[in-house]
Amino acid sequence: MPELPEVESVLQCLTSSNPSIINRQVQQVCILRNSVVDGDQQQLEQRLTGAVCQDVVRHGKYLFFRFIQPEDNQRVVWLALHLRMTGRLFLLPEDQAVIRHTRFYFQLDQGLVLRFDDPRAFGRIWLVSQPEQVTSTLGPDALKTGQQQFLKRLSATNRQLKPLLLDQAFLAGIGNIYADEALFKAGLHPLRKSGELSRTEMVRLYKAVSDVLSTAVSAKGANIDGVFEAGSYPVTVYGRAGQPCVKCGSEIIKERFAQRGTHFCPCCQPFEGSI
DNA sequence: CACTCTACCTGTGCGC
DNA sequence: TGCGCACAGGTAGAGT
Repeated sequence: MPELPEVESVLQCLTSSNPSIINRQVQQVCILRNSVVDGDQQQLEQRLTGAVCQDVVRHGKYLFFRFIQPEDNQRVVWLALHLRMTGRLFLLPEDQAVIRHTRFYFQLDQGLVLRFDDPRAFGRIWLVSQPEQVTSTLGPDALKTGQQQFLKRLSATNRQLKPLLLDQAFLAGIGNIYADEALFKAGLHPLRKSGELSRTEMVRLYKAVSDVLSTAVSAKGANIDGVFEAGSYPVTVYGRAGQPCVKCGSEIIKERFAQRGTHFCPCCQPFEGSI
């Protein structure tokens, strides 16, 4: 499931590789499944046709494409995108515009297409006037949060750690995989309460979140049996129920906490936390 | 406020 | 072989 590192990888692919989406002009917008557009589809098609992509930014798991419309007095419009669970985005030669699960594609100049594939069809695009329209409801980006800010936000609540890490209003970008990975790395049980952590444990959680995410970004995402082919970040607990813990050899447990499959080591992440 | 449940989707993998 | 079904999960929104 695309989380912050996977979305960052998509951003780098679109903007830093050759070819790049920067300065490409949209010649045609093709929506193959109407539900992929949130809001007015006609307006989206109208505003983006002829528009030139100037920049792409990321906040948490969201991507924002900055377009200007040369035919309309350089008017700026932002396209917001969320990949949700199975969405994937590619910049490709135009002869690869559509495959089985393509939900939309943009015909671009220079013989390119921007193609969005999404088997489960949860992913969405919509227009915003500013990214802040979306990001104002989110917490700070998980990779751009300093220790002091993290500790301040953490100690302002008293919530179970697993649902807290998944809450995009607390910290933007962490999903089920990296929540489990970070809690394992920090040696904290998923149901420990944020308000009951010692300062040492809070610092450990901050370092674990930062380390897991930045390492995964360098690896271009997680490497999970058959789910992604792109990334090479080696998971330690996620999807490893029944297998030995990489630290102590105990059996990794999977339980359902807060309606999410949660993987942890009962030995390295005891509920009665150590100080 | 903290937490739970459901809807949205469809491919996968299991048991029978 | 094939059928039915639980399951996976990010987010929004309603409910406890």
